[in-house]
Amino acid sequence: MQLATWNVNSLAVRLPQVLDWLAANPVDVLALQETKLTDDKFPAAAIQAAGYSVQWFGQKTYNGVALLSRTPAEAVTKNLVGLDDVQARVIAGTVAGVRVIGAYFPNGQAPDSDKFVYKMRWQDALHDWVREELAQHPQLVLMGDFNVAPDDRDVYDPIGWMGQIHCTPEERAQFQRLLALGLTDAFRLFEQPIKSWSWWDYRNLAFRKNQGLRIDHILVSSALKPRVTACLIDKLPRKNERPSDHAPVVVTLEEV
DNA sequence: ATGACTCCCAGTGGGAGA
Repeated sequence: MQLATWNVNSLAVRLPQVLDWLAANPVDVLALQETKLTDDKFPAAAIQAAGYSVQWFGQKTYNGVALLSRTPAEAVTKNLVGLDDVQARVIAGTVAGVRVIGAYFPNGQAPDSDKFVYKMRWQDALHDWVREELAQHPQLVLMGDFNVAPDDRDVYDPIGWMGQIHCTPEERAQFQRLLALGLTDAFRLFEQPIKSWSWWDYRNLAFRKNQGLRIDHILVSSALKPRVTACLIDKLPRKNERPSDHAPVVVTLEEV
């Protein structure tokens, strides 16, 4: 079983690339972030024609998430329980016995901004909700755009980014709190190339210079951890014409 | 370096993203 996450930065623009990627990478589950589409505009028919069942939850201009799966997701929920939030950032469903949560964490903008306060509140609510979900679903995957670089090795310039958004001690502590629920960063279960990023700024030739951050993650529960056989970032779509600024992350689970 | 690019809604600019 393979699961993937990809921040597509507008599904209206990126739909052809998503379909191309799925044709080449027929994963069982794909979580999308930043669809930026209201629900009435979601391209469900094109995705279904590609052989995927799909659930979606969006809004205009910002945010928006979707969950694609080979077999229909069950018990689908949208947004965080326990947080009164107008922003469409979370979608969850059960696929082949695995509880899958796709999440688009708030950016936070700057550590001294109101948006950072929101980011912290949002992560508090996510933490508490994931704890409840784990109690009900021991086999759980939490994946998406976390907007957090967990460690200095996840940052191309750790000195320059020190204390900046995505790299503050507060954000990193929130990431560790999620791990403390019994989740594991699947990417770090394996030896990985140094300078592995999942996002590169559109500006300043950042991709060509491989200046990026690893902020898209797949966390697996302790019950699933023994089944993880691989986790990788697929840089190929970042080389496309009009790419998303993020690359997909893929995890492979051994069949039981 | 308060930049750079891309997307969106708007409307010939500006906010947000990261």
